[in-house]
Amino acid sequence: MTVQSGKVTIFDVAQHAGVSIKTVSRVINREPNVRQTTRERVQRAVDSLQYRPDQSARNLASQKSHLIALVYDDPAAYELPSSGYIIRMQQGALRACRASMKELLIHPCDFRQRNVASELRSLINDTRLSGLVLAAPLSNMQRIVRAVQATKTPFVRISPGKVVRGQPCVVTNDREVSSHMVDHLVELGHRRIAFIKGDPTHEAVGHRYLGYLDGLARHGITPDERLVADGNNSFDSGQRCAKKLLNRKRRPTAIFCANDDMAAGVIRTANRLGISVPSELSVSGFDDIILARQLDPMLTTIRQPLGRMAEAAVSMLTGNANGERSVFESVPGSLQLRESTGPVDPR
Amino acid sequence: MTVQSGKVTIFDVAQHAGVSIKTVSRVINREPNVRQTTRERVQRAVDSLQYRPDQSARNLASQKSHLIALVYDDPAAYELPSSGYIIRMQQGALRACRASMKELLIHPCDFRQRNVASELRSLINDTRLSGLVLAAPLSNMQRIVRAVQATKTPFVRISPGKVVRGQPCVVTNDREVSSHMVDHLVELGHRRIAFIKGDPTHEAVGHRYLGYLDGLARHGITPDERLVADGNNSFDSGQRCAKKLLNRKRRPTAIFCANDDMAAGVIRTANRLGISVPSELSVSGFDDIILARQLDPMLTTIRQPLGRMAEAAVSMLTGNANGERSVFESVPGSLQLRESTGPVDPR
DNA sequence: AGAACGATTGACAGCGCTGCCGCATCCCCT
DNA sequence: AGGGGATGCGGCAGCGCTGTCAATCGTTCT
Repeated sequence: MTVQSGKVTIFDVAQHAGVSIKTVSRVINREPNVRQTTRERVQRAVDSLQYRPDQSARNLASQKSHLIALVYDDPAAYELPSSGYIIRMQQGALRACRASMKELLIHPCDFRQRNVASELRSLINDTRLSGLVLAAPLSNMQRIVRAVQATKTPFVRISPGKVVRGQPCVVTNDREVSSHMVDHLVELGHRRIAFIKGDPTHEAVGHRYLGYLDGLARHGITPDERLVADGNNSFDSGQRCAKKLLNRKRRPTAIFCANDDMAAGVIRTANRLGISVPSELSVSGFDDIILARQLDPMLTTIRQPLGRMAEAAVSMLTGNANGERSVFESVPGSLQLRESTGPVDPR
Repeated sequence: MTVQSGKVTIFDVAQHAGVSIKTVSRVINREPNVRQTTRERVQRAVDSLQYRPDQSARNLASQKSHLIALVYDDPAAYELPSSGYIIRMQQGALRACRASMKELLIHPCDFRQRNVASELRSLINDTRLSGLVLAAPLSNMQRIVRAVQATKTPFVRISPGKVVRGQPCVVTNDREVSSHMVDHLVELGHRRIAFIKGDPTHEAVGHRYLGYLDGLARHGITPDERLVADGNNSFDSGQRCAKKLLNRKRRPTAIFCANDDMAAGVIRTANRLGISVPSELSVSGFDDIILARQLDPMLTTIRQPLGRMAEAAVSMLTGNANGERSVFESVPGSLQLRESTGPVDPR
């Protein structure tokens, strides 16, 4: 363990390595045109002195910050249960920030407010962000995306509804993996599989519906629009849609929900109606929020790789070790088979 | 709306106000020894130019950052459902930071790791924090508190187990409000009221047990240690304790849990045992996590003012408008009466 | 061999702000 | 009236780093 007395400056490193402070700066910033041997020598000095560049000084001198902002819609503002969603993204973003010596600024905001766009504008102005990650559903809102774009600040969208050229983004394979959920249900013997759609403004969620259709098609099942209900991502809407679907004379044997909150609402409603899950009704969700494992029965769902998506998003902003930046990443989701889906009721 | 062209520096403000740049600096930093009239004149210039001091420059010149770190145990690391807890604290902390022109650095960490202390040490060294907020349960861990204290960085603990002189902290009235929950239960006719204790390392949670005893005493009920179970804050431990308590011949008519997760476990277990809540068993929790409103029945619980606690903590670090810093704040919690408690079974 | 050119490195002037010090003033007391 | 100590303000030298530009070195080309 090295003694950590006083601050080590770039000057100390330069002396130790026998080069100018500018050269050290070049190495730190991975600039080109430094001889390999020099680079290594400097790196050794950095390591042995445990040198950590002073962010404030870098920011001041370079006239830009090393801050990455993670902007997300704030569920606590109106009490949605998706805080796990945010935590996971924060974690991923934090991982990537540490890897590239950036700092993470979290910026929750309420997308229903009219002035979100100007709020972001001043965030960018005040802090001279070096990059911004826009999480869904904000990443789908034209007004907001355009406001950010107008500032020329590099940004990456997470789960944008539409992939647009020149707008870097990271997505998950919502559609494909949703169709796999249908596969799973069909394997259990289900044919009358209902679907509860999510909030139409959250376009990525729309892909899940398409995946549902894909899955049905793959198994030669004709879609029945009476088995499709319109939710809005909330627990309450899950309850509402479940009532509607379950009160039909020929009710579905399985309900696939576009997100877990709605699936929770469905399970609650089924319980209240005395319909047993999964023996009489299979229910599945999407997201794998923490609640999913706390439901009784535990929810079969699809895990979104939120952490890795956020991590990828930040990396796209900072560039990888070679300074390359991709403009599109797709991180696959995965089925989490649990208790809420089961073989179709033999009755 | 003023045009936001280019950056406004302290120099511009000084010119506009007809004073030296140093005087502007004094006003910005709320330093004393500036005539009131001068202060106002400068303030007007600041406002009209929409001047925002450059944080990096301030940090560099003053050799300290304007960063406040919020350090919390990271539930996502091992999948606890308390992410709502964190989100609310983040929000509160963010509010206070904005009010005092600070920036918030979030730092999740896993308290079970041996090296948390050194992790915090390097966090402090690397970023030159101006202050640190330590959330429970980290705020209760001697090893960690001492490590932070050794760095001389100002810090505030949230919900520390013990209040220690010279260690600023913010608490909620756990004990008092817990006794009110007992009042509520007694009013509903309960006398055999059980209690499930929380994790012993989380000392604030211990106060809830004392409050439970206070409440019993107030109503002349003799505590029965067979009605007290030892949980560890987890959902599973709630299930375990519930089984134990409910399998007694004279089972309790109400169970008060030291946190919501355990209460959720109790409700789940009651459901499985065919015991109806609240008609046969009242259940109450503590925290008011988001899950509380999603349980069926919705959980009667106590809402911890986490947001306001975190806000208070940050304010204690930054000082209020007059530069005063308190060293102790108590923010009251409040009963949330919902569906899981009801009149005692007349049977 | 000499010119031309890219690769590599260093010198130096700030980035926008604060800390320290010095110079006026002003007030109160003897 | 004069000394001593607040009070109010400005000047100046950096904080630790990066951008710019110029200097040096090594190679390739004619």
